[in-house]
Amino acid sequence: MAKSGTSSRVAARDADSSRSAGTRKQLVEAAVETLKAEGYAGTSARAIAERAGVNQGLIFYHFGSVADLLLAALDSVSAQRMEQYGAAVDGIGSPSELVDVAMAIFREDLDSGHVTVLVEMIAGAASTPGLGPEVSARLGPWFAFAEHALEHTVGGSPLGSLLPLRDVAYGVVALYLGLEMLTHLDGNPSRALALFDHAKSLTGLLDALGSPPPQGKP
Amino acid sequence: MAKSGTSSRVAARDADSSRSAGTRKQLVEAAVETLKAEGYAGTSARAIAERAGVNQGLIFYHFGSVADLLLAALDSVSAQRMEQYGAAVDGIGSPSELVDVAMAIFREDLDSGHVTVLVEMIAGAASTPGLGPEVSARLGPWFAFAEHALEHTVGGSPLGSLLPLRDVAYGVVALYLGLEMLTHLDGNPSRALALFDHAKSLTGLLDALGSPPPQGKP
DNA sequence: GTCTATACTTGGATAGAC
DNA sequence: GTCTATCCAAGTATAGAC
Repeated sequence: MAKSGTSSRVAARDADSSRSAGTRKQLVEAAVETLKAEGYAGTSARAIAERAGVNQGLIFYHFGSVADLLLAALDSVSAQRMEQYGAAVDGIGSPSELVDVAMAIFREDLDSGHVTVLVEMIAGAASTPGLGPEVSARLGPWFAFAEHALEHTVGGSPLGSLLPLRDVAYGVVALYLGLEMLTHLDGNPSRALALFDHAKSLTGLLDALGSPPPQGKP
Repeated sequence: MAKSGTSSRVAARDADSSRSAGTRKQLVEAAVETLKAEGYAGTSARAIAERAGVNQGLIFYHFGSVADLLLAALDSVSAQRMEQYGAAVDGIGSPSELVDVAMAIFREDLDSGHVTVLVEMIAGAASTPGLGPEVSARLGPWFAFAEHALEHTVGGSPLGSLLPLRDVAYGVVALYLGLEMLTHLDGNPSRALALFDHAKSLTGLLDALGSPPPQGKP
């Protein structure tokens, strides 16, 4: 099964045949953890390598530069998040359900620290030449997801056709990033979570408008 | 005029008599500029000193550490912004005027880069031990201003008493920071500005509710 | 092909000159 | 009191060992 091995490889340890894959994966995971814990400025080749338990030079062998490893780390968390987000958004019918799901996702992101990675990469891009466009390109899925979720929920209602959902999605992502940043700063999610609660009480009103009113009780 | 000089000082160059004040001011300004241009990770003692045209060691003499200089820089931009914000918010009567003013301020902040400083400090705080609480403490005026502006505008309306304005202010600041971050990343303010336009069209509806209808023209 | 030891650069901080 | 020359740690990157 070894796909055209040089000659004497016996069995692959992983999905990818080479040992390289294991090291790469370790480095990507360590990069994510370091970004979460130390921020962009604290995420040096040495810091990542120490966390991964490998030699620091491997970063340059496998990825060419610290920045390229960081982009691989960003790709990794984006892929993970999108998978979970996609599962969560299915089966949302009403605006207030959307807020529920958004709140649950927000809590999850805070715990996992995955959005911290995104925030640090965006803010850190200012310090590293050429990084900005790369990070920017990787934001596409986040906007697309937000727009998709909005479309799925309020697409049919008058509100949905009044406001360009693409623009609203941009604002939603911005708010999400800002809340993550502030929450992370003061280590206390209560103020951000309170906002979701208020949003829920507002969308409770929208639900009545968007869907045909339940005629059981007057 | 020399207020109690040691003996041979002729005239003070500035408001403060000592030369120290001039150097400090140069360093604070250079720190602001460097944060704007290079981001947190790029704002080293050497980078700041080069921009200020002074020796790098002066940072440690005058401020003790790079982090403390950065906090002084943050204080400086906060003071400037609050002054301008305070002037702008007076004379706002309706919600749509508030959006107008917010949009104008946002444009100004983008051009001047003053909010970039704040964003970089918040994101960078993760990398420097002890910086988080200091930055957090300096966010107070921003929240207070946002709350004040909301209070001033929708405080009397039913919407104002429905939602805790303190929480809403938190969200407004978060959105503002997120928009700044995204706009700075892709160098194009159009998507953020479009949001303000949409907000304006929505507040146009609110105006009718909040204020007694103008009875001049039917 | 994979990894380690080493080279060189930049960064924070201070001892001592003025 | 103000500033500069210098030190050492930490950073990126690569030449060469395995």
